[in-house]
Amino acid sequence: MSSKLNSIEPLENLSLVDKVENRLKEYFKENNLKIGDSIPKELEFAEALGVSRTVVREALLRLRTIGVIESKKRKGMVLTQPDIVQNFEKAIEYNLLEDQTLTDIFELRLILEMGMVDLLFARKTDKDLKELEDIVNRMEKNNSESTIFMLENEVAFHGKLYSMSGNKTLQRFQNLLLPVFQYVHEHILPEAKAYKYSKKFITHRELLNFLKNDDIEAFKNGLELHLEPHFDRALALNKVKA
Amino acid sequence: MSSKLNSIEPLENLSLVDKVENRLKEYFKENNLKIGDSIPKELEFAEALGVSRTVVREALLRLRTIGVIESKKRKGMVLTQPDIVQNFEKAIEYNLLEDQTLTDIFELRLILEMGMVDLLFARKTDKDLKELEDIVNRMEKNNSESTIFMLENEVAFHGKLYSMSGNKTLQRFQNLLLPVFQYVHEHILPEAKAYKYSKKFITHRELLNFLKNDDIEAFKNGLELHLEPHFDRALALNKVKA
DNA sequence: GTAATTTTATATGTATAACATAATACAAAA
DNA sequence: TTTTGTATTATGTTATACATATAAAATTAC
Repeated sequence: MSSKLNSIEPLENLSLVDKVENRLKEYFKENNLKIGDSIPKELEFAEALGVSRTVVREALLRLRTIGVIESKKRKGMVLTQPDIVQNFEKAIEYNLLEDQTLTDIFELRLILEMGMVDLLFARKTDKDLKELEDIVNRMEKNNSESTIFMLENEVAFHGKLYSMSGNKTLQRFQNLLLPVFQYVHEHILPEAKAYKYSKKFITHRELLNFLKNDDIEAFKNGLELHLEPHFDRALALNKVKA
Repeated sequence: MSSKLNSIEPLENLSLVDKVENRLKEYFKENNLKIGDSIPKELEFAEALGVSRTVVREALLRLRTIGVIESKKRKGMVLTQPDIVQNFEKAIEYNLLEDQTLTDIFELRLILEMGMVDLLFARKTDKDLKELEDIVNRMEKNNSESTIFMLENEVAFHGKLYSMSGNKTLQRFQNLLLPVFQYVHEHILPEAKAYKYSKKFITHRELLNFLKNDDIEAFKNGLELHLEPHFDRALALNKVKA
């Protein structure tokens, strides 16, 4: 390669659809459009931008895919609140994530659970505690039942914790992460047969009691012990790779 | 409304593109396609499915938008690893999220930071600590400088914590959440002038020392105090609404 | 015979035109 | 007034043609 090519940059290689998409984004900003506002029709955009309807349509289709607009026949297109979690979900659905990303998500769920405790304690209500107690009661009753029931209750317990945190986005996020968590648990991480707890296994009942007694420190420590085998497996994988 | 309409259900109202998209998803599953595999061309799908190329193209465009496939002229389309965080990002870019979702995201960042501590301590290296120390030194030096520098260093410090956790997805996720966090901090949450710490303000230097001394309990408590004003504001908003 | 170059074939990208479909508004009928 | 029919309209779908980039084959240069 000849010299003196430092100052030269590759000219942008955007498709027409790319350009139109950017232009649309600008348009939204310039006009300060909000949720519920409707936008010009495909043909009007096409004319104004001097491109074919096809291109405008493809650009708009992208926006529809990420949930920024919705279209209805005869009515036209309307700005909508994008569902950030849904996009996440769609990408995951296709089973194309690398193992590293999957284990990252596995850890992410553990992180969320450990991190939400402060919100949980700030927002829990008596009603919540009552419902959580019902779940724990069921769990103890079904103790000797099939593992399917156990898993179901496990999910119910931890899911309830998330819902108690009062953060809808967190809750949806964790719902999404859950299947990935299960998958990684069963297929990717090294087997954890007869895990030996470093101190003592903390039961769901005990966690519940910490919540009822408003003992946040005990709860945090208890949750950490409760999740210890998961953390341990995630970190073990880390060592194998190193 | 007349009676006896209980047992009747609305028949599915999927567009052709919807159907084709579902069919494509099946196709990927059936053939157990993996990242890097190429798929038939638009016209072949169109013929096989008995629809126009346009419809197939729109369905494929959706997949491209969520990052499941990539297309190249002459070569065709190839399955790719979708970037789950990028989709998140795109949705956020359009500034169409409701206040509730934004504050949820604000909290989410606090949750992540509190929750990642275990990973942080499990994976931190001496090199990391050295780099973090450099950041803290700079912060103390620039203490009286403009708030812009302060913010920059603040971001650098906490960003470094995330990178030390060794979870790339978490890291990218937090990078994405950061601007939202800033925005909510400045525009949505009630003002926190001269916040009064319940106990004692924990400096970045102190957090660093806890890390160096491998004192996880002190770090957790310290971080909680360090983030206290943020938590407080998030929860204050909660009370206003109630 | 290998490397550099040109040509060719091809799948996606874009344009145009026409018709189908569903939702809305409005008129007509009951 | 309520229901039913009808016209309108913006998106949904089809068909066809051409543009463009590029991988692969063919050619030339050495």
